Amino acid sequence: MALLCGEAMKIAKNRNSSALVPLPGDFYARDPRAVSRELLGKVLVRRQQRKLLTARIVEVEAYLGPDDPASHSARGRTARNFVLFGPPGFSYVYFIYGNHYLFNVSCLPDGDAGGVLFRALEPISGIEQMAEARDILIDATGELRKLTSGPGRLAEAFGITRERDNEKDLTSPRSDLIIVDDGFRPGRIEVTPRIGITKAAESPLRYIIAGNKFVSRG
DNA sequence: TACATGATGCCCT
DNA sequence: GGGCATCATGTAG
Repeated sequence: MALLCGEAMKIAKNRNSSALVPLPGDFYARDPRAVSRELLGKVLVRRQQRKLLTARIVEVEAYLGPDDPASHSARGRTARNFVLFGPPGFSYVYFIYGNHYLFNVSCLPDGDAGGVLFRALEPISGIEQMAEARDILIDATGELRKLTSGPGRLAEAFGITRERDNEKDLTSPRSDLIIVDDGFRPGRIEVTPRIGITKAAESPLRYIIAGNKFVSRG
């Protein structure tokens, strides 16, 4: 906990300085599997009024595009999934199950479809705002997992919706939603099958920081 | 225009 | 561990 507060302080202090430089487009212009692996340990940052919401990425899934039956882009470009076919580093947000927004980032060069789904984060700063957005109370024992452990949960905690955030450039310094490298490096990374899909359900394309308690399951 | 379904989470048992 | 809310989207008719 002390470590988390220290990290939050470091990031908050360095706002408007080099600590908040977003990862560049080149980072995302690669195979979603490589992007997935390297996104682990990076920090998702939302600028919200005067507040800074930050959380470490601990679980993601790769969706490979036309050759991946589970990918939204498997059957071609539509009004919903067009962002996946566009330039890398843009947010693809969609609504599912009548309740939840799921947050992805586009990968591969412009014209090639592919993406990474964000499945779980470890909150660093702006925890009160996240709890408010999730409409839950954080007591003294602090069940922080409920904030951002799960793709629908993390989107709600960060106020991510399709209307507000779809097709947003995550690589622009002017964006209110970016991903930064704060120097943290994960220990062991585990790769498992993806969660909640029926097609290509066995492919090992889910990447997690081994042992991290904010991972959504497993 | 109708209809089946889904990259989920929550509540109940 | 299972049932279910709830609706945008894609596809079929």
